[in-house]
Amino acid sequence: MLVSELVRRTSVPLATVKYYLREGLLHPGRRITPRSADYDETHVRRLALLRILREVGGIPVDRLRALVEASEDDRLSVHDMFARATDAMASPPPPPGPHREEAQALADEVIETAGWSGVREHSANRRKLAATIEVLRDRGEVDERGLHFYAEAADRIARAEIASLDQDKDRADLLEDMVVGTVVYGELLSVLRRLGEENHSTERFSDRY
Amino acid sequence: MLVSELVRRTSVPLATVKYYLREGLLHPGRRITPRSADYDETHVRRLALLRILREVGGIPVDRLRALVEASEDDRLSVHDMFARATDAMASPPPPPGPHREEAQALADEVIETAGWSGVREHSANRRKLAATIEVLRDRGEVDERGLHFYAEAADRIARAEIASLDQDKDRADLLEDMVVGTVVYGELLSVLRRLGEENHSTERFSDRY
DNA sequence: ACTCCCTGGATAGTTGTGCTGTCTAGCAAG
DNA sequence: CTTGCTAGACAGCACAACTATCCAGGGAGT
Repeated sequence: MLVSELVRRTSVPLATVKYYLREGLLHPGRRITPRSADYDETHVRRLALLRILREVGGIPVDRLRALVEASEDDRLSVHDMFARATDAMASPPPPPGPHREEAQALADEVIETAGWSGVREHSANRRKLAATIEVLRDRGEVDERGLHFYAEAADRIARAEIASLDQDKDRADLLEDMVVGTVVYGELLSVLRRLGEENHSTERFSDRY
Repeated sequence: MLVSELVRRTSVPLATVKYYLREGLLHPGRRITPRSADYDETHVRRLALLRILREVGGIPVDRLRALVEASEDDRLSVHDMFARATDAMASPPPPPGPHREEAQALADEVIETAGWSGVREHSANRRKLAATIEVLRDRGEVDERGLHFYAEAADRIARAEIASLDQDKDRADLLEDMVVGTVVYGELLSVLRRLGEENHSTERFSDRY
C-alpha cells in the first residue's frame, strides 16, 4: 500500500509517519519507484505498537528506537532481546545521592531473596530499584519486610505474565506481546491499585472529618 | 529561615523555588519585612514532596496544584481529600475510541467484582481503567479472568498500603504519606514487576536462539 | 505530450512543559 | 553609604514530539 493508505488505516498523521521513518522507528517501505514505496501489514502493526508505547507507556522516542533495534537484531537470542527491551522500558535512574550504595546493596538483597537469579548483574532495573529504595530511605527507615512483600506480589504477577506468552510465535511477535504486556498491563495494574486504594481509604476514613 | 537557607537545605535552585511559589505549589513565607519572608519546616517538607512527585512520579505541575489545593482545603473530610488526591495522580485518559462504552461497562464490572464499592462513580481512575481496557480490546479479545487476576493482586497490595497508614497523624501528614506511598511504592512495584519479568523470561527462554 | 496529483526527502517551524536568568528596586546590617 | 540579600515581574531557554512547507520527480489518465 502507498503511504496515504497507511495513514488512513492507522490514523497516524502523515507528518508523524515521516518523522518515525526518519527516526528509524518504522522500517522503510519497499521501493517500487524512485518516488513511491510499498508498505504492508508490518508497518500497520508497528505503528499501532509505537502509538501504544508512546501514549500508554509514555516511553520517549529514543528508547523506542532501542526497542526496535533489539527486535530487528536477529543475532540476539530471545532472552537477550527481552533483556534489551526490559532495559529500554526502564526510565534512566536519577543521579545517585549519598545513600545509593547502601540502597544498591539492599536492592540486590531483595532480588536475591525473591529468588530472581535470572536478573542480569547490569540490568537497568536493578539500578532503578536501588534509586527507588534510596528515595524511600531519604524519607526515613526503609521497611525491609515491606520490600519483600512487594517483591512477592510482583513475582506472582510477573510469573503469570511470562507464563501466558505463546512460545510458538516468532521473535518479533513474541517481543511485541511482551512489550505491550509490560506496558499496558503495567498501566492496568497501577490503575487498579489506585482504585483499590480509593476503596480501602474510603472504607477506613469515611468517618473522619 | 530566609529563602537562601531554604534553598541550601533542600538543594532546590532558587529560581525553581520562586517558580513553585508563583505557581501556588509552595505556600508563601510569613512576611517579616516588605522585602523578606520567613520560611519554616513546612516549606522544607513541601519542597521535598514536590520533588519526589515530580521526579519519581512524573506528575506535571498543574496536577500537583490540585494535590496541594486538596491538602489545604480544611473543609474536606479525609476521604474527600484522598479522593481528590487520587484523581490528581491519575493522568487524564486519552479521548475515547469506538469501544469506550463497552470497555467502561467491563471496567465497572471488574470494580464491582473486586468488591470496591467505595470507589466513586466519577473517580478519574474508573475512566482510566476503561481507557486501558479499551487499548487491550483494540488488540484482540480481552481476557476477563486476567482482569480479575490483576484486580485481586491490586486489592491485596492496596489493602496493605491503606492499613499501614498511621491513623493518628494530622490531615496534611496523612495525605503526604498516602500520596508518597502511591507514587513511590507504585514505582517500586513496577520496577519489581519488570525485574520479575526479566527473571522469569530468562528462565523460560534461555534455551531459545 | 500535457496536466494533475501524489510521492519521498529535506528542513524549518510550532507547541507545551518545566524551569532558569536577568532586572528592578527596597531595605537592613555593618 | 556601601554591600548583600530580598521579592517580584518577566523574558528566555532547552527539550521532546511533532507539524508544516517546500521541492522536484514521476506515473496515470487524457
